[in-house]
Amino acid sequence: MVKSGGSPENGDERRTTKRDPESNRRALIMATLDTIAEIGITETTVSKIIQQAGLSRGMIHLHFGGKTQLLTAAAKSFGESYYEVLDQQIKAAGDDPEAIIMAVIRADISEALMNMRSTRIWHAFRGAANTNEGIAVYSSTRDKRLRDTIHSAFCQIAAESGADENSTLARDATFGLLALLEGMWVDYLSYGDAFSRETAISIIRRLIAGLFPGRFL
Amino acid sequence: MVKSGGSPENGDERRTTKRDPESNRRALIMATLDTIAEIGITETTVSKIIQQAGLSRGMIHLHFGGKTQLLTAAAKSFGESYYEVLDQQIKAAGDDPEAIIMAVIRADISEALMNMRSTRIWHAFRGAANTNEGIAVYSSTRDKRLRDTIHSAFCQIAAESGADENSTLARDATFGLLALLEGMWVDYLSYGDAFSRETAISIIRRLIAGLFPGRFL
DNA sequence: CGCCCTAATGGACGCTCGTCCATTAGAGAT
DNA sequence: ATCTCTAATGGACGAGCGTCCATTAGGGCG
Repeated sequence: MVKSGGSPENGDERRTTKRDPESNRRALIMATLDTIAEIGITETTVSKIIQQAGLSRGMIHLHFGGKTQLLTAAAKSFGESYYEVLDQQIKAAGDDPEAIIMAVIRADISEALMNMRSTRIWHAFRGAANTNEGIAVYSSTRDKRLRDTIHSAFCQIAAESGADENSTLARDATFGLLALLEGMWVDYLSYGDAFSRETAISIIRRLIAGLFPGRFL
Repeated sequence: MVKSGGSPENGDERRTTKRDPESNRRALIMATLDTIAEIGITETTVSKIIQQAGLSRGMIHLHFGGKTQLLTAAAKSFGESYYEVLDQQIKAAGDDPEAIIMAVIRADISEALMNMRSTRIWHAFRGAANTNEGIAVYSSTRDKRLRDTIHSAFCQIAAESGADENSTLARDATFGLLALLEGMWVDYLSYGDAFSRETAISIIRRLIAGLFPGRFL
């Protein structure tokens, strides 16, 4: 085995030599997600993961205690990555509620979040969530936090529009939008190349627009 | 092992004695689906399936040639069962396009089709479809046929409403509705008891109504 | 009643799974 | 240079996997 860098290093990331538990931990998680995306969670074995990571067999037990805990950690990491991108896009959208909703839609449909790797991993975890308690916790990707963000944005729009029954309108818009986004992920997974992001966004926008006359046009 | 019935039998279902390949085939498929629903596809092994079916080990190889082909047959059977119920409800709806659309929605959200067993199995197959070619063929439950049925109904409604750009309207309604239904299945799987069928139907109806002024009210 | 075809059985097989641990090796402290 | 602590290694292990086949048993027919 050859050392790669070796210099005293410039300052921040000084881990090019060998010993690096943290980096190996991350490498194992990434290898797990890559393997799941490639061959499915059923075929994802310890041997395949360590082969993908280029690390040794005992590493999984050393860093995670076992395969189950590694899968849980991978599910957690996957969920966090999703929210990292989404939160960034929401923040960039500013305060306008309509802009926030559109930012969520565009981000969720974007290549960065909705791609073959992600949709395969997401479906694999969803399927496994019935059995694996640890995965279940982290696999509700679009969870309460996103639901709240969307709901409060719709509440604001509903109030501005001066609707009577604000609560039902905002609630329906929230559930409807989340269901539409979930459905689009399934569509993407099923049809891949034939799936058009622009069409998907325009369909979602059109359906939401139907609830708020004069908005989302 | 004790024979159950034993009488010369009245006529139709005369298979209570012992030898009955067809019934065993079906029993294996049902046991496979039940096992997947109960413990997930990852944990579904030959041993678990034959235990669930109360049959002998060699049966799977005898009737299907192997576990993979059994899973494929189970996926096929699952898809057929879905369509059996759906087609029946569509037929009962008559010729009115709006009634057909509502029948599809109500059927898809009904206990008969959307229940814990079905949603778990469906997600398990979806996750496995990446790897298993055989499953992939049958796992697109809401496939071309349903898409066409819905599309032609929406086309008719759009024409009656005298919309200009009929093609885009019907297309958007079709994709939107299918995405909404997919999304509701995911919602049901995630929230189970807290999921309200009535609310789901009313949300879908409301969103679709937004596309067709004066309809779906 | 015996014949014979085939459904049905369940144990044995080779293999791969996840886990674990005795050992090796890296790097900071002395 | 040596010590020491811990990250890292990879082979060994028993358990459980899916497959297969020699054997048993059911039931229609001559």
